[in-house]
Amino acid sequence: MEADKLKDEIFIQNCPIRNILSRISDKWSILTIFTLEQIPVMRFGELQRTIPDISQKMLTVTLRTLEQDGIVKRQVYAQIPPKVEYSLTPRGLSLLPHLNSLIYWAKDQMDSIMKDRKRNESKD
Amino acid sequence: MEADKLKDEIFIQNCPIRNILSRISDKWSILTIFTLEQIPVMRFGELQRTIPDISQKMLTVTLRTLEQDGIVKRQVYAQIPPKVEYSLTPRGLSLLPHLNSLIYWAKDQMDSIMKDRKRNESKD
DNA sequence: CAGCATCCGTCAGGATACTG
DNA sequence: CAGTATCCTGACGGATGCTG
Repeated sequence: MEADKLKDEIFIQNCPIRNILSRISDKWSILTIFTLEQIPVMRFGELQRTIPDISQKMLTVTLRTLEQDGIVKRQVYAQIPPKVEYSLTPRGLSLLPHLNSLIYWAKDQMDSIMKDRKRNESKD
Repeated sequence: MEADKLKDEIFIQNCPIRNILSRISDKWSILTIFTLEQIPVMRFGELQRTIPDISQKMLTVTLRTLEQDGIVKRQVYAQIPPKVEYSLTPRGLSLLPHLNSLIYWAKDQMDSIMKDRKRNESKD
């Protein structure tokens, strides 16, 4: 097991693992990746309409970040009006199972977590 | 497959799944959980020393949040000076494999992601 | 030792307006 | 259509001081 090595790395300030995690575990990133899993190729406006409460700015920022990290592919068609299509890259696809296992864990635990929260509220 | 149902749920505003994800995928939460995996029982000061750049305030807030969600257990010993021990609950332990698979994915992709970022920088 | 309370700076991120 | 640019506000989170 290389857990000890990982242990060393992850506690470094500006640790690249933490950096990457923070970018994919971001609120909008998860939702964007999840959306592109459901509909593999989407245009900008389509994404914005599908993710109800995302602002245009945050969708742009999120897509740019995911593109920089090679998780999302941006396909531009040189035409008027412009057409840009987004999809997951192979790396993005390889991320899906891990992200999904986390999402399904959250879904499974959801009800009992909510109960625990309420219990703690009334405890005070 | 219940993917369609999940699809509906996750796009709701204030979706509980998203809420839970945002709390566990938080920068300090991941690090705290990961630390408690390495050393299963730790005192407050011990945690603070192990996670190098966490402030006292953020460690407190993070531990309280994780406690509310039943991921971390807080054991108080009624003595002077105070002694408080933190550990993962069964739910916290059940979260570990999913979190770890994400961490290891990030570790595997780290090098090539960093290269992709630099490539995009020079592209502009 | 293990916090809580307070103050305060920074910046994520929303709203709005404009463009190729 | 798919953005960019600008302004602005509130929340995150650090620093400091105090307490059981």
